[in-house]
Amino acid sequence: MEKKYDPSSFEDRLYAEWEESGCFKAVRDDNKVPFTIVMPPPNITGQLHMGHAMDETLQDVIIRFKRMQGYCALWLPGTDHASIATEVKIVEEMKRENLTKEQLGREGFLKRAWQWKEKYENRICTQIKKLGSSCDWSRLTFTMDEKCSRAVREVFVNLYNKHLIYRGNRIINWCPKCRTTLSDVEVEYAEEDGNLWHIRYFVEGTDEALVVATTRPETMFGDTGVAVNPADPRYKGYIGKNVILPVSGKAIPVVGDEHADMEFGTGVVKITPAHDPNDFEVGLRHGLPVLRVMNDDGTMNAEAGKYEGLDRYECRKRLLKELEEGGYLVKTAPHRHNVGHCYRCNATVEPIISRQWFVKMAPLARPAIAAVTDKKVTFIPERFAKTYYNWMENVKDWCISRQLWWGHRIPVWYCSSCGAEICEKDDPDVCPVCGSAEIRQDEDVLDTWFSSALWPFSTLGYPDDTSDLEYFYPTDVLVTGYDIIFFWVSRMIFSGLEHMRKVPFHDVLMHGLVRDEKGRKMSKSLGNGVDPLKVIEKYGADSLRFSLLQGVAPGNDTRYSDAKVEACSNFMNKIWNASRFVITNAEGNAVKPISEVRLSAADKWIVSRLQSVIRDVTLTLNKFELGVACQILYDFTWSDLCDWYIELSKPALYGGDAAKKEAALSTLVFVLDNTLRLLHPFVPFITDEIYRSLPGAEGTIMLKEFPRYNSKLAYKKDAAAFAGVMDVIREVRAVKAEVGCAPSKKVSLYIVTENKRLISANEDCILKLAGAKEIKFISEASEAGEKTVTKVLHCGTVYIPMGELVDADKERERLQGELENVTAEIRRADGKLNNQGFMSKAPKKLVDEERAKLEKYLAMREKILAQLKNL
RNA sequence: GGGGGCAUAGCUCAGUUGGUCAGAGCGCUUGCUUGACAUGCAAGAGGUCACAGGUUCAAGUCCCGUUGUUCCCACCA
Repeated sequence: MEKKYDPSSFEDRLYAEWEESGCFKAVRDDNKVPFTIVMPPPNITGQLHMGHAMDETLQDVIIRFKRMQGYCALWLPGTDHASIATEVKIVEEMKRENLTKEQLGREGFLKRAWQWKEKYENRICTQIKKLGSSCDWSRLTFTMDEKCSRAVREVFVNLYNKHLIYRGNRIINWCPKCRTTLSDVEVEYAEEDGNLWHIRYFVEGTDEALVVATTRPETMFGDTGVAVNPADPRYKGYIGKNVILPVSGKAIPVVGDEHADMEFGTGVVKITPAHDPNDFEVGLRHGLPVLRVMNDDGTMNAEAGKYEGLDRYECRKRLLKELEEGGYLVKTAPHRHNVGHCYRCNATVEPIISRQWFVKMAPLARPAIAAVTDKKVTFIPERFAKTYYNWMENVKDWCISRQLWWGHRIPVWYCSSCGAEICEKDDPDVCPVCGSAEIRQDEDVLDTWFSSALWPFSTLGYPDDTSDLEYFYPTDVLVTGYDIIFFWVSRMIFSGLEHMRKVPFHDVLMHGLVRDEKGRKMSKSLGNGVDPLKVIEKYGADSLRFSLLQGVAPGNDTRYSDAKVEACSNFMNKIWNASRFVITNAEGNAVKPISEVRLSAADKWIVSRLQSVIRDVTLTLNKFELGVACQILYDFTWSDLCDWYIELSKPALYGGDAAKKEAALSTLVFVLDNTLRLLHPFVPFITDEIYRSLPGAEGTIMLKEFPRYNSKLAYKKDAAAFAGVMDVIREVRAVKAEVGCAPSKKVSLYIVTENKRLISANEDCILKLAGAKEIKFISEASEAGEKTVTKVLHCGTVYIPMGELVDADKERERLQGELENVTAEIRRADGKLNNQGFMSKAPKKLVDEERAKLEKYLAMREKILAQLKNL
């Protein structure tokens, strides 16, 4: 082993080795139980960020754990074409070259997009590899691959035939900048300061006027009515009359509709059916015409008269001026309201009437809700099920058509001869109704999430009945961020149920966002993003992984900080050096299995501790509590193994007793081996690198068995007894530090104990670790002489002659303090034992424990009191 | 308007069936070239677990309320 821990010297080499030797490949094996994770496919828009790093790390820990446990573990990787996001990026790139989509044409643009895909998919995959992800690269899938496209086609046609996909005129969210529709979830709302403009609409043929309040005055050209509440005494009389639209001079009717809120604004609301979802409904109820006044790019159309061609905001500005000059503008009230923005380009979204494709959600949502109530799908943590229900129960039809080029083109053709709409699994050449060759395909593509929704089964071969699909589906756990429940998780659930008749996964492990040091979201605009690759370069992938896992609870956000990575890097260094200690000591020695050596008390203690750790880590990992598992391993490795056991093993290693040395070496190697295996899912590189130097090790650790709890190695009694020895060591150290005795100064220990065997069997350890030169067993305090400091412990009383360092007053004070502590414990235990409720209702085990404690403390009090008397 | 989350040591956070749970990392104090590691070792200081009630023999841990903070959903023109 190299003396210094240098992750950059082995991480890439190990990954290449793993990949080349096929360690990541999952092939159906009917002698094994499958365990499947499909990777949430990163977008090919850019590069890995910390959120990805966390997502991949969580999945890798789980899949490595399961693989070591003997499952046929498949982690299926892939990337997402990310229709709108990618198209936006490519258009931006083209803009820098003074190119437009129109100039390239659809085919030219797609060619360019595929080039983009090659470049960025490679980049993303390289980055995922850097993290150590053990996914099966032979199965790498792209959402626009042939197989995914077939799945999309199959699903679309099936839903179409079941009338669950339909085309209709509805108010949709329109992004004027991307020039496409957006689904409801793709709109992000943000509070903005705006105005509520009050505008006077004169009643036809009179001098009277109704005053409407609006936040979007430019849409008034599309007003086809004005609504008042039928119960509103102020306006009841106007229902049925007409008002005259200012500027255009058009007469529109006043209708009575509950939609008009008497409390809000003036109580009169203009009705613009083509540009507002509520108005659309009102329009339907009253038979009002639907009049679009805006073009796809956010400019006004001919309906706006002289404002035609102006951008919506420029039109607003000029129109308001005209209204003011014409005396129509009554007032301008500041108004804070929520405005929808495009989740990709952040432009203000316009609700616009448009003919689009929709998925009918109600029939799909019902079984999807049931799957979660029936626990066929479990959210971790559970609370996210609520979020899911809330959305699913109120879900609206899903607008799936996008006016983009990059994506799955809608598989519908229109016949221009007979007007037929053709939707079939194979591309038609002629119209199946009239035989005309004059057919053309729908220009639009599908929402990118349409193909993502099929991911758990499209990647495994759907629509064919593949062996993989039969074996690996349903997948086991989906690991993803809570921000994506609506976009993706819920859609996979209803899609899996609809097309596979089975849930896509059993568990959904949610994680939070990785925020910056100050708790802010990492974002481009803030420039506070941290590049995982830079961190890996500096500290290694293992340190980054561990830092993303440690102290993280499922579903909770976490903060990234260099300091945390550094702390984890220190831990890696610790693992490295401890291993180096074990391996160099083992060199040249034939290390026997621990079953063939005679273990010392210390040996049994660490083996016992290891068993608890194996049990707890397995338990927590099975519950997906990776953060807790990390902490258990961290504490065990650093405190128990390094700070305690390695130090305890030194007297045996260097003491000259061959049998003891043999036992200690066996124990060290055994415990290190197990610890490395336990740690491997979390920190795969360092553990494998060290493992290769371990005596008797062969091949890679990633294919070795995950440690199993062995009750024969639990040594519960031995371990409990040894805790008494550790107690002596700890307390002697504390006393020495307290009285200012130099650590290098060896003290004598006079001990009164009924457990001489325990102490003398571990004499060498006590001497070395406590910094003592001798232990003498005595029967009375007086034998220790004067000027001693006393420590009353569970397993005996230790007297330490300290000569001039001892101050009688201080010693009395110290003992008095200890007496108080012990007395408090006695009071507590006594109180419990005298509590009828506790005695009758608490488990017997607890009562017994409390009783034993009380006895111990009572004995200790006696000894302290006696000592105080002696002073 | 509806629904969540969070509130624990100076800072960042764990603490999942109520009973050694009052913890970790970083920071701080004191002392150490202790035959793997100063990326270290040892010993310490530091919290009435937001506030007020309730359930229970027993509550950071369950219930109710309050305050602060934060997120999601819906949305009034």
